[in-house]
Amino acid sequence: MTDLPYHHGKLREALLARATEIIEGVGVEGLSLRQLARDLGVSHAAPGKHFRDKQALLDGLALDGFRSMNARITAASEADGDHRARFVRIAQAYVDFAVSHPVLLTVMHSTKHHPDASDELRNIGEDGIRIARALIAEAQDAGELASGDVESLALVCFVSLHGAALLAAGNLLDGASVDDLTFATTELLWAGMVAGVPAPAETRDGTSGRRLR
Amino acid sequence: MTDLPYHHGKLREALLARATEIIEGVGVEGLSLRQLARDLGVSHAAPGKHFRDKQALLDGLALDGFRSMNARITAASEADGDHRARFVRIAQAYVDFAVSHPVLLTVMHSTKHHPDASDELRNIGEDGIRIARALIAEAQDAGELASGDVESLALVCFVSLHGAALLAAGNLLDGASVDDLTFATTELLWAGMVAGVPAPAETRDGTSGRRLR
DNA sequence: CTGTTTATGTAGCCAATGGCAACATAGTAG
DNA sequence: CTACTATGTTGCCATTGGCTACATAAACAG
Repeated sequence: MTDLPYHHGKLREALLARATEIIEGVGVEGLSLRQLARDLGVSHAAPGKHFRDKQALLDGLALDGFRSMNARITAASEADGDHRARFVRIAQAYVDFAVSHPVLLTVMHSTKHHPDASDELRNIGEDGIRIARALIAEAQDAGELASGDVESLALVCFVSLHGAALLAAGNLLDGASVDDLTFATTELLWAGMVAGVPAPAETRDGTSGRRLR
Repeated sequence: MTDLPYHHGKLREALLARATEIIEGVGVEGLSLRQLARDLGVSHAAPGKHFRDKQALLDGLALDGFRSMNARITAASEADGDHRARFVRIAQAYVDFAVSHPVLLTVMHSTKHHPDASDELRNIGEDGIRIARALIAEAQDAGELASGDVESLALVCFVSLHGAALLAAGNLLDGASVDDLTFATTELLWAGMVAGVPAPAETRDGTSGRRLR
């Protein structure tokens, strides 16, 4: 029985690590600061020294989550292959992350826009779309994709894959395999970008025919 | 001061109504059964007679939410116009609902797959995709869309719009207008379906080139 | 109408939680 | 050595969800 030192030393990291385990196991609502403290053999108020309140802890988790996710996506975007292959790989990286850390993902997104989130937290979610934007612009320049509003296309791709990731993470695709869905989604998006969207004048959708931006 | 009757009479509905207000105001975590009871001038244990626990109340909210959302989507799918116009309108109906009831939407989806949700709750989320499936099949038969796996295409469309709806609901589209995003998404998806996806043999994505189903 | 059963609401209790303040200990800098 | 600060502890509090026992009303059976 080596008696524990008065100071834990790495409480902050330990809290984040243990909290990550817990939320993936029992969900955010099952996360208790006091239980967390007990798990780490520390007094119930100790977490308060590192995270002012529960939300601050969740913010910390979200930040770590974004860092880790962005690293994976960036790595995927830098692999070799043609534009389309990289597009698919980026999508897979995103969806894989979502499936591996479903609860974390919801924490990340529910946290990102609450009033007093840190600047870093508010900006770090944009990496994914930046990467998509760059890739699409490149592919357009290479003549592989029809020309079109890069900003809008990147946003649409991001949003679509986000949906796939969330549904996959939430286990809402009863039969379908996640990989198949991811692939089908990239396939359809890419096909749309290859074909290009109809010129604004031709759109006849019953609405005002407005364009993005 | 008419003194209140011992029996509220419509407590269940009142609880759901008030709970809906509350979650949209302060989020799910700000929802307290006891506060709810106080708001309705009823004892703290009264809600327990209608909802065995908090989760049951959330399930109730989710069910109502799906009913209301499906009604809107169905109405949109039955409006007149060509296939494409109806596709856009369905998407708009979904996204509009999401933006109007952002928190409810998360409750709906986080609730849908927990172990002991009712059968009705587990199935009611599928209406959207059923409608998409029907519309796409129709448009394919009419020769408006290239042929392709309806099941897969419908799922991809559903998933993409779900992503748009969630990001819109979460207020994560910093600059972009929700309507513009919705329209751009339907535009790109439709363009992809008009063009059709490449035949399986041609796919060269660096992965195994598998198909859905 | 009367007595019984069932639905609905109340009151009191409990353990657990998040948060706060007062205190203790240990590194660190002067 | 002495302050100072960071980190951890203890004790306290109001609030919460949930449970049980009880009260009242409504529905129903004879």
